Amino acid sequence: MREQLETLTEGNETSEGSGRNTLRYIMLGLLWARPMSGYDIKQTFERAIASYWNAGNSQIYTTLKNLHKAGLIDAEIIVQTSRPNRKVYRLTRAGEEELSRWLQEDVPERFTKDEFLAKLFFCGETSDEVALVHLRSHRESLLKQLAHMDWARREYGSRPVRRPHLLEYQLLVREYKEAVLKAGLEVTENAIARLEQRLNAPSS
Amino acid sequence: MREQLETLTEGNETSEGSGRNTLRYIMLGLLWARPMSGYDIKQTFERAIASYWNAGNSQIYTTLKNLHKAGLIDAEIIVQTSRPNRKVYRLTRAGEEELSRWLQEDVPERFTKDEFLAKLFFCGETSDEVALVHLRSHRESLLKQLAHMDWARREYGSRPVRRPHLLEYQLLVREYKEAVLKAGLEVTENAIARLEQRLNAPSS
DNA sequence: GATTTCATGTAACTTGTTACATGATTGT
DNA sequence: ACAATCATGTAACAAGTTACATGAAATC
Repeated sequence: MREQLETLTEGNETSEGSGRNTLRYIMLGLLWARPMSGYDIKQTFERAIASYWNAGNSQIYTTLKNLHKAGLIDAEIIVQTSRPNRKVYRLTRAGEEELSRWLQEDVPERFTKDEFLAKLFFCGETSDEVALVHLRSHRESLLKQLAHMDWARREYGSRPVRRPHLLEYQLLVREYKEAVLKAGLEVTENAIARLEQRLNAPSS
Repeated sequence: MREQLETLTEGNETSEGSGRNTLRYIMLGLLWARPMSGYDIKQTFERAIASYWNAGNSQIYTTLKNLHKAGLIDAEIIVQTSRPNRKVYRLTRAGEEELSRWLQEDVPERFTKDEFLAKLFFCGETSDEVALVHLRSHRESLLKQLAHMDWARREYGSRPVRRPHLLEYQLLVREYKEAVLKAGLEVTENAIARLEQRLNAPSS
């Protein structure tokens, strides 16, 4: 049914096997904007991206090595005296092309995973009290995420930008995420209120 | 604050290493409600859970084997003549206890991953036209998910239920998911409108 | 004196995805 | 004839997580 084209003509330097490699492309996207070290990348994740994608240091550093091996980024060691040396990476021409290809590629419809909803789904199998605990701590989590977005906006959102066109879409993503968090918060708060009323009411 | 009871008396048959094992618990939760085969479980995912958690057949069948080996579920083969035989699993006492433990356990704050937002974030590095394509197909995807929820509600939402208490939380999860999808849809549609206007307008 | 920040990584493991494999029956 | 439904799996690989390791400088 499905022909085996991938084994034929391609020299496959990029080793595009299966898998989506989203992290690789995010990192290429970040390095396109400016050269960075693994440490810088991790920080950018925390500041701006963590709410819809994140990666640990280990993944970041191994991915940087892979990208380098694949010829998509160049490395340069910045010697520092009173700090550990930095390894700063920048996109190569091939890297730019890969990134541009990915940006134009369709996003497949993929499910998101949400452990909170998964657990809530089964809360009928335990008690309302347990459900209430989960809902309350989820509310705290949502509020914390919203506060973090506010903080990031104040701290990093309004300073002069190298590439103003980038900012527009970054703001859109923020707007999206914020709307989604607020919608979730509203449902959560309503559910908490209902449960509290039921648990406090002199039961029938 | 939180005592470390788990390290004391437990002989840890369940081999709780690292990892969250969310899929295992979801499957325990499903089997608590009624005995099911791997096939049934897959269908339940598609119908009711896929929008915030999903798993392929391969993962489902291997997880069933693991749960069985761990003594959390029992297996029974139902011989069928005009169909392949079914292997129906049901929770053991140990399985019920595991599930109950998980339900009471806190949900850690974990990031969600969203490839659409990740790509959108970098759309300033390509053209508005490309971004518009992504936004439009995301809109279609959201509408499809909302339509699927409607379909599931009509098809499976209103028939008599074995355990009515379960339903309440399942409806809450649905309400949550629906609110979140709608909030995303609104932002998406606004962004599409803005972009369309800009691209059609005789530029300044 | 303790903690945080800067800075880079390795090893071991778990989880998730894709592709492949099989095969009868029922509906269009 | 063709596709879909029922039904269960294996193998190979990619991606993600946790734990561990190091070590100087700055801040509290």
